Amino acid sequence: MTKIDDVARLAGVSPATVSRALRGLPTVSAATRSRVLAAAEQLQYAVSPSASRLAGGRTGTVAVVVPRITRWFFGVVVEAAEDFFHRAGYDLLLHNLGGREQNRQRVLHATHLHKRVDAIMLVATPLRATDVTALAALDLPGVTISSGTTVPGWPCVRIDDVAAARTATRHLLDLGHRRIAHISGDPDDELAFSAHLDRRRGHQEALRAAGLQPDPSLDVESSFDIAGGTRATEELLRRGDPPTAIFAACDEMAMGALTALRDAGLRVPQDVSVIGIDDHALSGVLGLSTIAQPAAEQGRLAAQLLLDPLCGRALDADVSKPDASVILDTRLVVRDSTAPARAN
Amino acid sequence: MTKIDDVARLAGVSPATVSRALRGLPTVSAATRSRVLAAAEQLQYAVSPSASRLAGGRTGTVAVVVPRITRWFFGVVVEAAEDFFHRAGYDLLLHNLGGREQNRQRVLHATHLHKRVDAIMLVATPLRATDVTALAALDLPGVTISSGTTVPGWPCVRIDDVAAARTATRHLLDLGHRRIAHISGDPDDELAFSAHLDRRRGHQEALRAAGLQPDPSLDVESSFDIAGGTRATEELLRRGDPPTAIFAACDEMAMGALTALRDAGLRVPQDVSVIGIDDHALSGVLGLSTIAQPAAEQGRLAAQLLLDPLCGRALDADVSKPDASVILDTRLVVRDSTAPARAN
DNA sequence: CTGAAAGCGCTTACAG
DNA sequence: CTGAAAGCGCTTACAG
Repeated sequence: MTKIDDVARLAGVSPATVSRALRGLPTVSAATRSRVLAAAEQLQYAVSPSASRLAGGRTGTVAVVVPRITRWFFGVVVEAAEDFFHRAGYDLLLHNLGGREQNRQRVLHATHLHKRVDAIMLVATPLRATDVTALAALDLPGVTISSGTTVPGWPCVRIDDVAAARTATRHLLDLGHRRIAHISGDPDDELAFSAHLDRRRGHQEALRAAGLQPDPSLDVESSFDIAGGTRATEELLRRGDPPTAIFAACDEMAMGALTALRDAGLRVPQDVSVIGIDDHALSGVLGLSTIAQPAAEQGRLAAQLLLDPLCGRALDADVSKPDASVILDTRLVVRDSTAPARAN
Repeated sequence: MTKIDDVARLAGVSPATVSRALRGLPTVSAATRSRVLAAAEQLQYAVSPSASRLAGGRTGTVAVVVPRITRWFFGVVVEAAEDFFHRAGYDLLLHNLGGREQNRQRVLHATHLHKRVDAIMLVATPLRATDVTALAALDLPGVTISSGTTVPGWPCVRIDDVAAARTATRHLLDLGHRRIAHISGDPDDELAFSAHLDRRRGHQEALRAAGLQPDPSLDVESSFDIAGGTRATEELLRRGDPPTAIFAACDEMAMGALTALRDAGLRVPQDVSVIGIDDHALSGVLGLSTIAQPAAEQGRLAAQLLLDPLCGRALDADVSKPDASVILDTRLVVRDSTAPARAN
């Protein structure tokens, strides 16, 4: 394969100058630059990433860690971030935890990401105190999305989960519901992220603000996906005296709830109202009411917060402080799965 | 940061021996190996990937190219492949084309992947003759999933799209339908993959086998996703004399069709039957009849076909020939979206 | 604006 | 089984 010396020879300059010209450094005369570019083109030269990284200390790569790429939110976040990274010339190293705690530990292990990437994006990845220490010791720029625990020096992009949940439950209360169930992720799951707890908190705050006591028998935990929503709802129905409304912690759980209710012969929204959080791509198809959150915007913004400093660009004043959380807006979307409680 | 010489000094051996011991080469005595391992552990040593790659010529990385990570099939394939790669010690470099032809060209450009990865996995990525030449010139192992064009020396994992489509349309015919529409991806889209055409072909074969002529007015092309399914169905209804059944080229398009039909006041399956291909995670929730294809299995198997030779493992006899297509089974799943045609 | 030299931190023949 | 030496292909001060 052709290397930098070949290009240097053909262009009649030193390898150092080829290196500078190809990277667009300003300290190269226009004439020299064009000769180098022509030579590189003619020889089909491509820099060796390994050699460049070893000599330069930059990898041009960002690690992205997500719990499950197959879940709506994470897919959208990764797509938006990937687009931003590639435009900026960065490669994306994907780490999908696949719901396995052991993968989380492997990825976050001090030595794994070291020297392998220039920056880290952690999406909804729970962090213990030791993880935070290890990440800080890596001394790499990073950003978190939807993270409960923050890493010193890393910005965090998120929504206000407590407020989003409050809005969801308040919508059901406004429709006259009083027996409102909540189904959500299993907090004993080591990969459970903070949104679970925040959303439950928002739900309970809304109940209390309406003068209601949260009823433990109306609060069921399961896995944070479609199947989990189905199981949680089945459990709810098994307990007798079913709720007139269900607030699911995410749209995928809400969709599972729809299945369970249908299989139980209950109609939505006539018998039971259902609302989720997300505005999943299929929520419209299903007529699911929800609290919409901007997933792509979170991915794009986090990528920008991560890369702008690396590329020497100035950040917007409001988001320029690392450690600063950027909180994006959510909005209630009412479709056909929520309706007034029947007077009985 | 600690480097290999530090470990060598502490263990009282040469750097070469440290390198061998850490990589588990057999030519190291047990005593030496354990001393090296202990020293490395004590110093928290991690090999520098860039240096190792430059000296050794291996990157330990696989490039995965998908059209859109947010679509069900690609998310599942990537998750399954990622799991296999990481277990084998390989990193995954993700390239999401995001529906942009320009991204496809950038990724496939001869120099882009060169020296950056040890192997390539192309998922449903259309290849022109020049691309195939460029990929072959890279001289890297590769594998394709759901690809119409094959790369010499690369195995391909797929389903029989023609047969899958035939089964879908035959199911509708068996229910007594005669006016069966087909909605599918836009073949003019430069990122359209071969499955579009194969599925249309299977559909038309089934019609002809039943003595019917494919009716162009019942064949609408749009984007290969939910929104495309909606638009295609709206167009279909606009043409008047609506079909009694719709075969969508994928479940996401079928879901879009469900929305359009509902918005038009048509009931599924009483007025119109709908079937897709995939068995998307939400098809069960929607009661969508479909032809199920094993997405995770395709990702896992392709990853294995790619890595086994690299890891020096022997392959199963039946799949050991590169260039060989491995064709996985599909199966008809009847739910609530298909019903007998009304006698009128 | 450009070049000569050193160095990035490993692995690989080669020799023993 | 182990070591000394060379080399992987760049980039970075440094000097001019």
